[in-house]
Amino acid sequence: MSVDEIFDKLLSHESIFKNKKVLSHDYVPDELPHREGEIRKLAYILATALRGGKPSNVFMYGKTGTGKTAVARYVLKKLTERGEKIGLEFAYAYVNCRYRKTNYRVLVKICEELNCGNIPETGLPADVIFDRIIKHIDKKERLVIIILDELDWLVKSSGDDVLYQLTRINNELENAQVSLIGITNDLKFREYLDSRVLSSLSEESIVFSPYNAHQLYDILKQRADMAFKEGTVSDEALRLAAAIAAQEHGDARRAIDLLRVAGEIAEREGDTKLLEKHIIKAKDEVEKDLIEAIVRDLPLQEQLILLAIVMVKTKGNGRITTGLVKKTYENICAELGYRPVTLRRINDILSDLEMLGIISAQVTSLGRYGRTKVINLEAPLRSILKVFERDENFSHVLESFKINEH
DNA sequence: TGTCCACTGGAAGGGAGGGCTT
DNA sequence: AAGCCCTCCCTTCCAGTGGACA
Repeated sequence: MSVDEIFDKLLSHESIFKNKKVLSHDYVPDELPHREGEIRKLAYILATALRGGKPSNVFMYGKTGTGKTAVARYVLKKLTERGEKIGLEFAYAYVNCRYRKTNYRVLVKICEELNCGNIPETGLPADVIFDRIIKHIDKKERLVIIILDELDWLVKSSGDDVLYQLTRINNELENAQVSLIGITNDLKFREYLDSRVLSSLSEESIVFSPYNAHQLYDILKQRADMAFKEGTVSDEALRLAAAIAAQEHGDARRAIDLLRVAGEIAEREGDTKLLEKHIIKAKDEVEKDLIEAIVRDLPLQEQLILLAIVMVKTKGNGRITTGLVKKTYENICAELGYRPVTLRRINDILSDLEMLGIISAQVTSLGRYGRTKVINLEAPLRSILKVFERDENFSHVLESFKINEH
């Protein structure tokens, strides 16, 4: 099909989308089905703010896609609206710590969100930024709510220094007040925190349980009605998407992704209705894209280690151990002319890959034969290989070691 | 029952990339 | 330009360890 034909085909059909934005990650709908309880709880906690008080800090737990972020954004939106009516000002800063794993970067993001002016990604001392934030916040009498999403990533990689500072920020403020909302999907996360931080941060806590298939269906139905033109989405497709997402830990975000991608596929194929087959295709595509993007963006050394794991898995029989990976990795480095990193570093890289969900690893004792990590590849081999095959160097290595999919 | 393997993972620090202030 | 401070990726050093085997 030529490019012109592709365009012609697309234009000859009317789009099935009415408002695609509704299916994007940062869209917050006017109603959040099946989260009424959580919304109410958070509203109670934050309501103090309307009387000029400082709401307690809140900790929200729950797996990904259980509506934590959405609930927070929703309640804050309402709070802001109500505040405006009665002449109270609220400001809030949303920081996703998954992408900002250092204390400094989190502070920079808070600055950005609160419009404290431009701050470079590196260079300034952390306490300077902190002072700047304090000064900026304290200019007016107001409540500032700082939302720290996926907090576990920050604490695991950089400790809880910033959290400690933030929990004590109110001591330094004269006019303004700060409340914190910490969001995490790691339920065991509390163990990593200093007890002072923990007690201050979890004055209140809200637990989010995963959605089941029925609830996911309701959510999808709501979004589909807004996103697609009437009658263009089959009910079976929605139920299938809900069932798939329910299997994957009740992740609503994944369910919505599925719906969006399925819509795009249907459109691409010139279909006028979104059907189950599109959802099935979308499932593969969403998974593939996710893994491929992660693997592609990995730093060089992490890619090399992953390549080694993949090779041990395809070639070898039985378990993948750190020692085995190290040997293979060193061979690859020799082949490509890179200087290999040390064992200690390999260990950290393995932990990184585990955090990303590409592998899982368990420290196992083999008795006489020592103690090692036993590694499992969690991501589909095909997706990883696809990325490597596209790279000239890596595909060369794959070939010279005679690795292929089968 | 103790030994000892093959690691694990904490601590400290370095150096290349950057940017700030003076 | 000097003197700090930041990040990221990495090194060196090292104490600690679960359990098969002698």
